[in-house]
Amino acid sequence: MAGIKEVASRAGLSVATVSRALSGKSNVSSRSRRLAQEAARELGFVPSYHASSLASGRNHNIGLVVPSVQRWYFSSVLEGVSETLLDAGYDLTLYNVGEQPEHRSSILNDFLLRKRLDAVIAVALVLSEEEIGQLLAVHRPIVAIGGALRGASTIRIDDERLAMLATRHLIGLGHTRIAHVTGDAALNRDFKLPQLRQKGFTTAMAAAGLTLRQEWQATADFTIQGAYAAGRGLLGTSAERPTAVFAASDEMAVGVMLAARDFGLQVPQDLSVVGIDGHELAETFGLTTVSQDPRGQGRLAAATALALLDNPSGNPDGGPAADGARDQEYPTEFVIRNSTAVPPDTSARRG
Amino acid sequence: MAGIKEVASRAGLSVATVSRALSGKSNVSSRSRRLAQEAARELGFVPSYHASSLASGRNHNIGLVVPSVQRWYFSSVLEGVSETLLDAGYDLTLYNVGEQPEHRSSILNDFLLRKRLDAVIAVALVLSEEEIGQLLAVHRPIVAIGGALRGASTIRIDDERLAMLATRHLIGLGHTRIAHVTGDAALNRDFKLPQLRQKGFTTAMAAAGLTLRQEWQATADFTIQGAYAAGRGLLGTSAERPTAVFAASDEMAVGVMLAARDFGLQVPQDLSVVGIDGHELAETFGLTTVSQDPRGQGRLAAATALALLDNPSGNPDGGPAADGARDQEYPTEFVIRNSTAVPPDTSARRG
DNA sequence: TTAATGGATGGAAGCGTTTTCATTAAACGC
DNA sequence: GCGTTTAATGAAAACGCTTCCATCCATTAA
Repeated sequence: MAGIKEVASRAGLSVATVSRALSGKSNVSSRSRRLAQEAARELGFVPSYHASSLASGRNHNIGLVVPSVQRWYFSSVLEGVSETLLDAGYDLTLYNVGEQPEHRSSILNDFLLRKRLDAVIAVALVLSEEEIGQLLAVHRPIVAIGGALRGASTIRIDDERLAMLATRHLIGLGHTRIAHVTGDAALNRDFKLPQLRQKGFTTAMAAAGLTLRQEWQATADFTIQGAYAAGRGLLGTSAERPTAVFAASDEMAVGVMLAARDFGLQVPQDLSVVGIDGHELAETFGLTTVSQDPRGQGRLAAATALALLDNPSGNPDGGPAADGARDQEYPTEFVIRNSTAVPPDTSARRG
Repeated sequence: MAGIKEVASRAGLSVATVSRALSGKSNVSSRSRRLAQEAARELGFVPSYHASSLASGRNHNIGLVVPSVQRWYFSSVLEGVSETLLDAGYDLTLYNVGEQPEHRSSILNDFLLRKRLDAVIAVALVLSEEEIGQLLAVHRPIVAIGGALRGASTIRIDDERLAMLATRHLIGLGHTRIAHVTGDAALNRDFKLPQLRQKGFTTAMAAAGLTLRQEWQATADFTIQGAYAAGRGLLGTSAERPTAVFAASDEMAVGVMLAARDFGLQVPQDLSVVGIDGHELAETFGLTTVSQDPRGQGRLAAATALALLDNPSGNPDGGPAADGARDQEYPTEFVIRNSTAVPPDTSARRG
């Protein structure tokens, strides 16, 4: 319950000096600083952040907007952001948009505008121009991860290119009958990521002169269980089977691998599977994948936001952008494990 | 940028009346209310929550402390809490304790004390008496989920009883060689849940006069991949194999099922597997489990916290506890699917 | 008609900090 | 030794709301 006044009187100093001493400002004698700190400790003084924020305009609070908190990518980003903010002494206010559209609009219209946030980190948020306008209207740094946002600093991976990479890997091994598991309609409404990866797939296939078969384009909800069902549909057919599957996420790739086992298909002998993500499961199941590091992306996003706060102009040391918005591509790594191999019967069919 | 003053002058009202009008208080004529709302809308006025909180003492902000954000249980709880708070117009400040002990202590010592939170929801937090003291020192409602906390309202499931239930189910089917996969040392340090479930298992085994074999007590980190490795150790042995496995979580149960497949063991013909949780994967893989609903628990926890704010005494309508701390057991459901069956060769061995 | 009641209103006093500004004391250069 | 920086300090003014309190006016009761 002790306020800064009590601390001041106990330390025999003025309120102003105590405030300066405790917040590490200059122009305080070491003796006063010690006195203030001792008194504060003895009284168990913790500054009221409301009063502090009101007076100083700094909130020590950053907002994170995520579409979901269950999916691996998002919870990993969240973890990275949380870690960095905790270290910096910042609070993290979480807005989980979820499925309900009214949550979405109330977050954008009310919550984000309440001047409680120093900055906003938006993960994979697809916004209309109007919504972007609302967001920018708060005049706070905005950092976007996994999807560019006009006017915001962006941290991203090149989903399309990575999808091409993964697909080319299969093509390079000699596969021609390649299936793709992408996000389903519900997901694609809100994220462009599945479409980007699908586009990369399509482009790579076209470049290799391979035909896309409609029946080999499956959709699922980016979960193991969803892709397992999709995989059963894809592989359980009596018609011709694909010899390789490119799944738009590692979890979905694992789902496909599990479905394959159900039909007695060996991976990679009978079926090659490749994913994208770098999920922990990928290592366990020997999945070839393009590994990204969402936790690291989260850390970088938080660090970027913090840097923008220190330096609102956004030009720390002669960086490229003058308006504070910069675009960073986060490094990824193609990890070849043993879920991909040359197609079965290559010699018999081709030789 | 508009403040309440601008709104007041535009509406031709006093600041006081505008404040009352916009926050839905009584003693405002409908005309003044309309005038205030119109002016506010026209100016795009959003109240500063710092000023508001400072003046009123209400923060509209609830803190959630979780040990991790990656595990299914925690992210599900988080989702439920977030949902309910969003509907109530409350902000959610997330503290992800994670692995680092210094984060743990800074959360308890600094973050939670900054008077920014109206209430705290703690998930599966094991605290020392001293730490509990610190928490209670904030004099805010505290709600605990998944682990009791002295002095806090608690929402929990009876992990020990549920584990007994699951084990008894296997015993009832005729199994005698039952293995258990529990949490590993690192996890058990911070959570008592694995131990509780293990204890339920042990008790049920003892009650049935069955011996516990040390080599059939495996540990993993509550992930699919961890339990997969543990399962390979458990089942890949040349020594006698268990005929049933009780895994302390559904994800671990799935890991064990996957390991079983590697050795050509059919579930449930060769091996019965039972879990606890009600994870989405359980349905896909036909896993018998005790289903809890962490999302619902999260919703309930948030609702409980909000109720305590409206009624600090904690006696909404003659409830049991007088000090505001009540203990609610959340309902669970035993779901029998097809991962459990009578042990193999029962007739041959026993008949 | 007068007194009493009660709803609507505005002025102003907080809420607990930070920060500006003026002041004082000390250190410095010449 | 004197004027001039410079560091340290405290008084007081924000910060932008909420809410207490006093006031006013329109009712209703007596």
